[in-house]
Amino acid sequence: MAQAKSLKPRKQPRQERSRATVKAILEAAAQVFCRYGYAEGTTDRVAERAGVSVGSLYQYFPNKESLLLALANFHMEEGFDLLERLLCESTQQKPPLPIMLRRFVEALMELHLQNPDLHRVLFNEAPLPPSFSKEKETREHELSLKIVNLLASYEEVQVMNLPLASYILVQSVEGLVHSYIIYPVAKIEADELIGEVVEMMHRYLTSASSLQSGKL
Amino acid sequence: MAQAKSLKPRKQPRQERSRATVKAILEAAAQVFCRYGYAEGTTDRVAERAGVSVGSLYQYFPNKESLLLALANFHMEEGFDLLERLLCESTQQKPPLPIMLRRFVEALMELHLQNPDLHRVLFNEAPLPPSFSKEKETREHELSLKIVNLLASYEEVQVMNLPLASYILVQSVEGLVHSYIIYPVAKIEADELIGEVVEMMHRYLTSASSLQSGKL
DNA sequence: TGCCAATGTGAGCTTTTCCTCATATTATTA
DNA sequence: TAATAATATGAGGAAAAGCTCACATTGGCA
Repeated sequence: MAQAKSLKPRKQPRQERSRATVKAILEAAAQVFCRYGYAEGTTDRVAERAGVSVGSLYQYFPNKESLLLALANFHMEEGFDLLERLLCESTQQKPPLPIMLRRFVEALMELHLQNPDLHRVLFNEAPLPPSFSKEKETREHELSLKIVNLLASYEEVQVMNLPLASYILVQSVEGLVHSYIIYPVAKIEADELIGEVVEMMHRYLTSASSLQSGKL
Repeated sequence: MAQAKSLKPRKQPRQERSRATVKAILEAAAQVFCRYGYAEGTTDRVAERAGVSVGSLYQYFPNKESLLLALANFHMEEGFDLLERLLCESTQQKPPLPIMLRRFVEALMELHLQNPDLHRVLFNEAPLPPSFSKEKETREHELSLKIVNLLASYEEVQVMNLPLASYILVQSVEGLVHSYIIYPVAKIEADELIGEVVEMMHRYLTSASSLQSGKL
């Protein structure tokens, strides 16, 4: 059974030179993992691509897994930051609901589109450690609270259980975009998809209950 | 760069004995991949768990990847079969739309629930070859056609672009269920989630357009 | 300038994994 | 029952990947 080896960066770069090294290593790792996949993306290759020696790599990352984790964390942060920023803007500006929804869906789409291969490798192929999931979970929870507040500020939003609605919104759009990017469907245009997803979200949020309430 | 090695089963088992061996190997592989992950799930361990020698394993699977592919194909088929069956039933019985939707969501949930770890390993961690994606794509396309027909038979369904709606339905429910199973959210009950997803689908399908048509 | 800490190097050790093959056992057929 | 095909075995070869460490270089500072 794999025992828990340290995943934290081994030492912090203190000089400018080493900060550049770390940056180069992370960028190289992204490229190498994309090109070869995680398993075949060897640390030797990463070091070579970064133009440094393997030894340097292991000065800052105690093992290959920690390199993966650093990359995954970085890209997760990027995603959450984007959403938080949009959320902030929307809370202040209060654009009409459909506009607001569209912005979120578009943002998520662009996020995935800017490096589909990397997203696939990181989140669909590489074995991320549990610590990553924990972190993701808490970040998602924070985000959810803010989304609930935002939704609550729209009078036309009719759904009862806002936390649940927020979860469904985020996860279904995320899942949809994710699979669309990974396995693009020739017959469906991105714009077309975005428009329709926004429709769905809007109808869901604003319709009066179309079934016999919640029960059965 | 990894060159394309054969992924097809090496030879077909002809006697009862060898059919049992192959079955044992596949079952063992599922267990071992679950417990250790794909990378650490070595072929030696699979053979040991199956109670056969590595040599026997390599009689039927030319390499580790082909074992993964066989497993993934098996479980993909299982999923598609379930949906096709449901689709067939629904086409004949024509249950009310909400009932029909609920059955699908529940079925998908149960499917993921019956072995969450294996699903995660196969579809979120292991590096599946392109041939798998191709197969999945065509199966999904076939399924989509049937869903379109089924949806078209409900008068209350208002959406214009049925193929698009069918894609959105399948992918968003799949994504939602998938992430719910992999990272369960303590505060959300499965039943609660199912009910709400059905709501969303139903509202999406039956509402008149709530935005300014499709444009912008 | 000289000293020490920070940083960088890369040959090669260690470990592991996939997979083969010569051999043995079991089933089938004549 | 003898002969042949199918199946099973598992020690060990080959290849590769992760990672170390003794040594070299660079930068900051007294």
